Amino acid sequence: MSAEIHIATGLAKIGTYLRSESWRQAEGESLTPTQSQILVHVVQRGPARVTALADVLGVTQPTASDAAAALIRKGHVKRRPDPADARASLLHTTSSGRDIAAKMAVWPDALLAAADALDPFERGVFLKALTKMIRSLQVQGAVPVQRMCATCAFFRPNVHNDPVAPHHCAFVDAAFGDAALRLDCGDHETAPASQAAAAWQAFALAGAKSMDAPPAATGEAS
Amino acid sequence: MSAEIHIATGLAKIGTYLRSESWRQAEGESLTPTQSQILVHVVQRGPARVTALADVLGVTQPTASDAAAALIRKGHVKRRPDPADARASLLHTTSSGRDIAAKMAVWPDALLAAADALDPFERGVFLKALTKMIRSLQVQGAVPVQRMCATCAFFRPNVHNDPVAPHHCAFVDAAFGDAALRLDCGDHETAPASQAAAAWQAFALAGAKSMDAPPAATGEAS
DNA sequence: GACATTGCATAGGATTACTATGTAATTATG
DNA sequence: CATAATTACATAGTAATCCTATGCAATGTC
Repeated sequence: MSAEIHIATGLAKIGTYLRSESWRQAEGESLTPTQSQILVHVVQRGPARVTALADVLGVTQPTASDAAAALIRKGHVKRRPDPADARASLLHTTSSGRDIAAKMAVWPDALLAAADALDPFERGVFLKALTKMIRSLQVQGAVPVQRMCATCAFFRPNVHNDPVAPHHCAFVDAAFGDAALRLDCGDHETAPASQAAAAWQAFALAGAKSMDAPPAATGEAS
Repeated sequence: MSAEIHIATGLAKIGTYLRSESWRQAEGESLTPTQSQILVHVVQRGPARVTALADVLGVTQPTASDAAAALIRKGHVKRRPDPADARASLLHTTSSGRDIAAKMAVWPDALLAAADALDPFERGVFLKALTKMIRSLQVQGAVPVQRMCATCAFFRPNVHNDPVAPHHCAFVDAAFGDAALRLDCGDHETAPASQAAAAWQAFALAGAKSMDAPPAATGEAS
């Protein structure tokens, strides 16, 4: 079936848009996309190693090293030795870095407006589908571990009977639904493999059934 | 509500993956991502102008010009004058270009596998949601016109009672469902603005209702 | 203690990407 | 119809991206 190909096409188009938009946005601060991504990551998540940043950005270590050097030169981050390992260093924010990151750490309005064009039901399904796809990429080793519900020790999928909020987060101790699934949660704690696998079963396989959805609409035109 | 932000986060993560993957794939043919995108476009859609390619790729015209020059140097495309405009030139494929493009024009297996991890119902909703989002980006002027059902003169949304295949394509004269929506169709013909607007109403607003879907699941954890 | 591994920087090279500008051809305007 | 504005494209110049390859120092392993 060709739906997978069209999904890939659509995701690539949005990816193209995000990349070109990141150049436009970064230029205002005389940063580049890679630099601004590193800066925002360090500001939002605290001191980080160069190699860890390279993994997150999906670039090689020398590329991240270059970008980090540029940020240091511009005074937006500082390098300090890592007390846990004398070979490593940690990138820390500076005040100017925090100022700039506050302006960069937002998504383009056009993309948020596009997501807002979905109705609430679609948003929930879309977010759940994104979760499944990213989890799949992660299992395949194509992307690094993500701080998402699917791998979180606090995630309790499908434990409530309420179809609007079937899941539970043991960290904030609250029920929530698909539309509130996190793909990058600050409180994430990686679950042991066995727990993650069990949670994934409960989450993914319940899928359409728990939502009382109609049979699949897979009619093909050609 | 924060679902839009999480959707943007997830799309950006997949975009990051696609970009890093495009570097890995292109290196085998000693091409770069921009070059391979241009090559594939020219092979799949015929001779093209540099400026048109720049629009599609979301880069500036000089960037596309550089990449085109590299492809010409490598012998994968040829430049010929455009008979319709003596200022312009068209990039044409060569035999070596077609050989290489055949290998490049596929999506990474990991991404197709990720899309395959969705159940058929989710795929349909996901593809429809992608269509809505890309259409929204297009209306906002953030991306160029896409060869998608939403803007096609042959698209007849929601004209059949069959919930599996409610839409109709007047080009192939066949019914189809959300899972077969095109985001980059070779037979696309841009509809007049008024027709496109009417079709869009029929397509987007029918949404969840026509699918007999449950009320929105928007429970929030925080 | 020898050896492999890890974290990171640097070197070297091709490409990407930008802005700014120039040239030539087309289109618009008076 | 001649002048002006626009369009298509290339080039120059600069900075960053991104790669592989390599070197160095610290860490872990046996």
